[in-house]
Amino acid sequence: MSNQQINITLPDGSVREYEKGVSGLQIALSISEGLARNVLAAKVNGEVWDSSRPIHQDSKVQLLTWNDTEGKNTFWHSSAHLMAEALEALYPGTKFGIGPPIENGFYYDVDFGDKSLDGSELEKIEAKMLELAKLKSDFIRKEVSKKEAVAYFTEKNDPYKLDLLEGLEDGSITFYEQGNFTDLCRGPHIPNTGFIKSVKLLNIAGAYWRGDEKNKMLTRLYGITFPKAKELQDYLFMLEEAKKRDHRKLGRELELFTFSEKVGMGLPLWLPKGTLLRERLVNFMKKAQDKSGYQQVVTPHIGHKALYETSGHYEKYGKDSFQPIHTPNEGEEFLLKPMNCPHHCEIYKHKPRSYKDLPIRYAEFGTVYRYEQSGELHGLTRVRGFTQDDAHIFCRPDQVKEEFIKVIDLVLYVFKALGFEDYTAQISLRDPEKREKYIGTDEAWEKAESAIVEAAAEKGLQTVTELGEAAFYGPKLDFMVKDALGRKWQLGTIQVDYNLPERFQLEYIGSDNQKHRPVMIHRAPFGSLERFVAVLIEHCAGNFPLWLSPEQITILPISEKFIEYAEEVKGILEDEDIIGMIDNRDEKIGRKIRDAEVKKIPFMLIVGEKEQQEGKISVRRHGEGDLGSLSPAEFVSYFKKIIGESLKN
RNA sequence: GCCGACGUAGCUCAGGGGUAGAGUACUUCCUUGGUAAGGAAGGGGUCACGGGUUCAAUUCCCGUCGUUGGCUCCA
Repeated sequence: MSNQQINITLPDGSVREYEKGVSGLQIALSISEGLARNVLAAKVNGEVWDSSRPIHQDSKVQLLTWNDTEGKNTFWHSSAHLMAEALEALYPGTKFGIGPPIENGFYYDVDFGDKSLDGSELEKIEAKMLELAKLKSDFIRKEVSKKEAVAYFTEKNDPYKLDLLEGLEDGSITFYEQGNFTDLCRGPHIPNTGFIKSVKLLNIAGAYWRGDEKNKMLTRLYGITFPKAKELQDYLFMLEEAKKRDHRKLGRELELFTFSEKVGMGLPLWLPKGTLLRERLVNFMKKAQDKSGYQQVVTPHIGHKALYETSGHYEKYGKDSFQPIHTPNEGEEFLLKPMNCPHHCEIYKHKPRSYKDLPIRYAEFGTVYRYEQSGELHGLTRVRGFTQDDAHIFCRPDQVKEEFIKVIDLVLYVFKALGFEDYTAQISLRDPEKREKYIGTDEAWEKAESAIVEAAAEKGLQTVTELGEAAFYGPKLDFMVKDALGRKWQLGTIQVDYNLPERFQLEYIGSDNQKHRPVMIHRAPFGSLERFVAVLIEHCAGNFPLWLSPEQITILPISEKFIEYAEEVKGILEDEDIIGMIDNRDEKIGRKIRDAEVKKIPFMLIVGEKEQQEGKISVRRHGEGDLGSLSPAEFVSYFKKIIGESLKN
């Protein structure tokens, strides 16, 4: 028995023979020492294990390192334990909630009793963590009975762990121990604390035990760790960079938008430059939509309460919305529109439709108002009044796939023109176990779901499919973009809807002369202009693509003697729709250049005696410097060429 | 909505129980300059708002509003 061999299949498909009881780490060692040094955990038949845990059967094994998400998660989870160990050492009696890894790092919810922690103590904890990490304590897995586990945490007087234990079954309970710290934990963990080379505790926040505000508020400590000091530096640099790009900061500095307490929280005021940017985006989208067969419509900002009773929104969201507006005499109730689709349904209904009319695509830059919870408001990304680049496609069931493909094309065109190169699509399907949760027939769902999957595949989208993430009214496809700093944002969305056509009794006459129900597709490539502008600002750090830039050029006369010539140049450029101002302040050219650079104006056009005599302008590009001199006509064509490149389909 | 932190000039921030200060921006004057900050003078604040404590509050306490970090929610 002792010499029994097992077959281990590695991710590349190769099969190797090992002695029964071999661990992930031993497998790594057999491949290379370098790999062994970097192995954080092992994925055994789809389950992440400690790299030291013996494998007893033929298995598929993937060795996880820092380059794997699961490897990182294991690393950060172990880091949470290390932080807990440090906290217990520094503040004896601390009680522990949960300490999971998150997208960037980890947190631990802890109860310090009466003590409150202030920010200055974070460094002390970091230092303790590094000190403990140097001990290279092994993470030791122990299987314990529920009784033992309860006894341990009763003794330790930790109510949270006891609460967690209540939900666990005897026989599946494990402890992990490193150094002097023992935690209830499913694992897995990295081999020892020595892997953790750098630590940064990022912030402290309150969080209710189990996320329930009836429970006690615990202190949540967020941190991040890395296997190399350099990576921490890079991460901190990225955080700094993100701070510099914060759209709230740039929005103020570049005079794009503002907020006013008097107007109300979450209600953005667009300044002239921001409005110009917005209008460019709108015109860009209108043009693209015109080409794709959309028709623009306009609907009012309010709608009768009955409209939302029909749509079902009143029942579902009415209580949490802005309250209805009452007419003084008739006592009728109107709601600020939270969505455009009910209005669009009524447009569809204004006359009988034939199958030959479909698809009908109604587009509207519709401003909607939603009562978002006050704590959730954030710059332009989460507001109470915003404009969607909304459209609703009414089509026959057999047209869903084709319409999806068309919308995907549109979204990809938009992404390309705006410089979002890294994106994925999430397909949200229904939970096949809980079909009763969803409206619409099985047949319709199956058809729509496969239409989405096929459309995404045909367009070669990189997709993730989530079961159970569909809305109750239909499946959807959401686009997630990664910005220049690698942060993920959800932008465009395409959703199939079976609910509203039903509720509004939408119909068309089919070729069989019978009434049929159309399918509705909601779609918004930007999502909302507000949110999109916010993401765009952070993505390009305020250096907008030339075609969008609210101030494309600035003309800088060397001295006031050349203002007249500057005016002349400005006139020529304005005729070509190139927008900008003359900096006619009584300042030196160096100063004017600096100010224009700070304002991120793409082109500075310098005019002095030389330029005036030659009928030229000296062109300086933001962030690049002097490009030499051109005639205004040459500049116009150069300028238009740049714009043409980014907008070509 | 809940918990914590914060709120001083347009912006970034210092200060602190005796009614405020810097840098920058702004205005005026000098300077007429060649690719990232020329010089001088000046104006500007109910220290978020409302109460309380105090001889005296911008400062301490409470409340409100707003911002912010989280939690929860998101058609």
